[in-house]
Amino acid sequence: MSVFLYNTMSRSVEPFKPISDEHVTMYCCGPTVYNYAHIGNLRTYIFEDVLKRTLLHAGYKVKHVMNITDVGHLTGDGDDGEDKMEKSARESGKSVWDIACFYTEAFFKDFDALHNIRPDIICKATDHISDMIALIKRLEVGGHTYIAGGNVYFSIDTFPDYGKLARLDLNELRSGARIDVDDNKRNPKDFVLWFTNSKFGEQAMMWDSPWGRGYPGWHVECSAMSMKYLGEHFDIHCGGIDAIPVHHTNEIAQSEAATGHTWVNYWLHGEFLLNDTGKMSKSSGEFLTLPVIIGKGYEPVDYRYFILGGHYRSQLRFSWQALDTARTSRKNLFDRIASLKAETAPASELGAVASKWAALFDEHLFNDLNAPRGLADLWGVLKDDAVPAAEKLAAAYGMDAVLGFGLETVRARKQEDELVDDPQALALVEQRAVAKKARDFKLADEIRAKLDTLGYIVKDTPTGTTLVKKM
RNA sequence: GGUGCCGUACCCAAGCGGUAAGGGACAGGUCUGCAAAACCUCUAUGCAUCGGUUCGAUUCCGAUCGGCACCUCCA
Repeated sequence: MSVFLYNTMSRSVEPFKPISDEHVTMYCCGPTVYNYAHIGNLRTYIFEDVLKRTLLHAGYKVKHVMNITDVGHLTGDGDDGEDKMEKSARESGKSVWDIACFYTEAFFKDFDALHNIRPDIICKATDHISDMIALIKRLEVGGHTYIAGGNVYFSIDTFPDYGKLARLDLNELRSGARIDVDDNKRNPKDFVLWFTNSKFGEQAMMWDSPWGRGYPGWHVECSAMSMKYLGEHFDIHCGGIDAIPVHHTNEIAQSEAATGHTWVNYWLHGEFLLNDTGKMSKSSGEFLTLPVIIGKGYEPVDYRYFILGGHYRSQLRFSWQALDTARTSRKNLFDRIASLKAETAPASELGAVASKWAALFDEHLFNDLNAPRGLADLWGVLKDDAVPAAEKLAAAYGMDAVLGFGLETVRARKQEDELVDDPQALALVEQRAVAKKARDFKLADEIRAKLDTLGYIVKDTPTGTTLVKKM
């Protein structure tokens, strides 16, 4: 069965066909490590992870590359913005290198906690300056650059297809009111490839180059690194939807101007996570990070479940109520898995009915990553009486390879009880059993209340009383 | 000014031409001294409004109303 993906370039769902039979080549824009990632940023990485897992599930080998932007990402367009890394360093009194290191570590802590599979190659911009310089030289030889005010610019007028991804109408843009006027630029949409001077003074990060000592522009890093690791023509490039009009548009211009041919076949973009006021950002509203959510008693997978409940190409509005719902659902899901595990081992093969569910799941995920449908299929097989327990478990594990909840690591239910080894609590359970037998329900209820304050929930089942630790 | 998206039950959210997935919540049931837990069952003749196309529209087209994002650093 083939995989279908929505390609931003064509604005339509297309059958996915990789360039090489060997493996799928995929590049994802990574974080700029000047601050913590908020949960909206994290949504995009979950989407990319589901994409990667779906391709793996479909039988492809995937070569996944992600960058770490630790230099060159400005706070503003043109050559008048301050470097985000430098700004953060100045404000915190640390070195830019320390800042990058600290936030990179924090980023991957979140990344891993959400069960995202790590990219095969993680590349830092500062380790690839020579590759960027080589690319800029190539553009220079091709006549796509000019120097003004000490900086090297890319001239978009030398690239006729400029703006094709975003379907920009350059005439409209030129007359628009929101374009900064920059006297150095021949065209307002031209952008810097290499900076040698900044009005914010000396940068800590500077390298020698044919154009003088300086540092690279933001867009050039992704072009240089992706081509280094994936070749000059690769399959998939993803990122957030906001990257379409500027970052990815400029990447395409540089890359295709340099090579003279198509650079990427499929462009996939994740939609935004919104909050009450609109777009989630670092400057407005509560700055929500994964640690904040964990601090309020949620598991990282609760957030993953919440995200998978919506389609990656739809805006999703975050609310605590929605996260509560996701957490309850996820707990219920894990409870079912725990019960099944206590009962049986996963089947080695699926019967006809379970196979039908598995096929349905594949069909939905292979159709532009319909994770909400996939989730419904997971519930479907778990609730289908026609499917034996062992097959339910096996089918659930199969689907989880894509959904990534980590169902195989869920503890079997019976082991829950064994966790309680508090002698005081166990003694109280004994006392309550005696009281119940004597029909002294008042005492029994008092003991139950006491256990509650100790942090245990009493469950009376047909086979006896058990204790469960409160979550 | 330009570009794109969305309005589906109490909430979240799929479906996008053939008669409404799933989850949560609520309610009922089994069990139980009661409760919790668990399990089962149930919840939209209707998908913002009004027109149009069609044998047939939530799905296509047009208009209207109401949200949102992007064109500026942003995932």
